Amino acid sequence: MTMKIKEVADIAGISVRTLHHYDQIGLLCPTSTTEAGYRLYTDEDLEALQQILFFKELGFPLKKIKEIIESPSFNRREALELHQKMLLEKRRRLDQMIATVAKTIQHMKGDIHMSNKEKFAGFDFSQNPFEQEARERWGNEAVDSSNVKLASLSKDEKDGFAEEMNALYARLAALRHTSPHSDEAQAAIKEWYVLLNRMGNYSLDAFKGLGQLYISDERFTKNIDQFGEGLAQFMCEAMGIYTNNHQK
Amino acid sequence: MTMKIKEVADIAGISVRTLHHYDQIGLLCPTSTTEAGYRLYTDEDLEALQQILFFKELGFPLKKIKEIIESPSFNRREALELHQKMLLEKRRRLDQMIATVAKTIQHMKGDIHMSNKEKFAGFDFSQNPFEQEARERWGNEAVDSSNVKLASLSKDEKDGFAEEMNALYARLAALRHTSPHSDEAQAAIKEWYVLLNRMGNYSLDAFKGLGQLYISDERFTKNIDQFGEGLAQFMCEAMGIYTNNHQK
DNA sequence: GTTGACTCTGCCGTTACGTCATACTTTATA
DNA sequence: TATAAAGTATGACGTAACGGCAGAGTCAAC
Repeated sequence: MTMKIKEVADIAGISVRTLHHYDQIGLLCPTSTTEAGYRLYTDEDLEALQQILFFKELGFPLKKIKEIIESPSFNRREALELHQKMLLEKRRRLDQMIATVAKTIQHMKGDIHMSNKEKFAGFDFSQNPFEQEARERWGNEAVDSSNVKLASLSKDEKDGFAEEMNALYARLAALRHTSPHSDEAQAAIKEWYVLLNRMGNYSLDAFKGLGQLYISDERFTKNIDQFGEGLAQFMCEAMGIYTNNHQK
Repeated sequence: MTMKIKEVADIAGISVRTLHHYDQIGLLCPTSTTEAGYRLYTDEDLEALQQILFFKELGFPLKKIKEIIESPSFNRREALELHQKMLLEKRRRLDQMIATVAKTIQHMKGDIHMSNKEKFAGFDFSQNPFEQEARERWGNEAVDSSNVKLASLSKDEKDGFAEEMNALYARLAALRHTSPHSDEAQAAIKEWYVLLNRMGNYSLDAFKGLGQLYISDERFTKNIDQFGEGLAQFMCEAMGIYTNNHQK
């Protein structure tokens, strides 16, 4: 019926110290104690704890949680709405930071290690601010092996690839006002996939993700659209279609 | 040439106390002091302060800033990249909170909880009355491949998407009284487009059409407006604007 | 010489616990 | 049953980045 502190802590996945703390600030005081002073928690206490942990997960400070728990008349909805506003504001600031950091990194990276042709082709993940995301989504190995393979190429080889890519860009650009579903478009995009896989390791998912980078990272967009406005968008769609058709 | 503390504080837009603190922890010690012990800052000190404030804006802790400032050999880029990773992780957690808060608010409002089925209704064409229309407008392949992709998602994956969608809904809801043309709104709607494209594949036309569904099919409207009245309308507009801006 | 603005050095408070340190109680083992 | 091991209690310090206050000294102007 009653549980000792460690038992509760283990069930809730928190530390004993945390329960001590909650007792100390009066947030969750155990219903009873033994003569020796051991805290004894009931099932009700456990329920209250769940409530507390729920609000904690939402990022509420313990003081507010105490208010909410203690007075049932407290307007919870209003509190939640206010809280949400704060969270959104926080996110905005975070976004700002992330953008600035990305810009700074980009600035520091500069144009050091890529030739113009390579940059133009725009496939080196180490050059783009979404590298982290790419790594998270598709795994480090895929990204690394792509970059590694790239680094091991001779300059001539690199330029050769860049040329092939540019040619393919031009062909795709010519199709960009037609349907990305068409056999012709899909054939061209297949060549694109094959070409990329001669340089790195692209799973179908990674391929599709790369396509989305073409529209979500404006540097890609800008580079690609030099071959024709809307090409990035078109390629993204075609790559998505290709992936869906071949996956399964 | 040299400035007293308040002068510096006013220029930098920080408090005197903060400068005291920076001196205390050795982050920014003024070059000289008067006999009476007054701190005297030089222009160089001011420059250093700018650096400090820059990194502070990025969310770096003062300790790290001290390391970075003190040792010029310190690998700043690595530090920035690591920092960015942390920020991204932080943002993910924040998004989770936002999504959960939004869900809780809806729950308290007494709104019927949107089931996963409903959430994905707009993306699963076989579930909605516009499938026929969708097929005509965007072709069989698009509709089929989208449906297949959706069906192949595991429950966890669906839940993951649902969370992301909730957070994004909440963010968009916060903007719904501003202009759908704004950079922020368009950035958010772009995220919406990218998110949708991770689930299925949407041409820009399909995206725009989906937006119109949000207001023409009241089931969508009702569901979406749970995040805030007028959200469906706002999203529809923003999606239309996005499409027009990117099509060409 | 006095007033007011400015500056100095502490020191306490903030958040949500983590991490000892020391001492006591209960449980398990030999 | 004696003892070791595990669990528990209280108390206190540390954390990050200052805000705010107190008491005291300094500087410039009127």
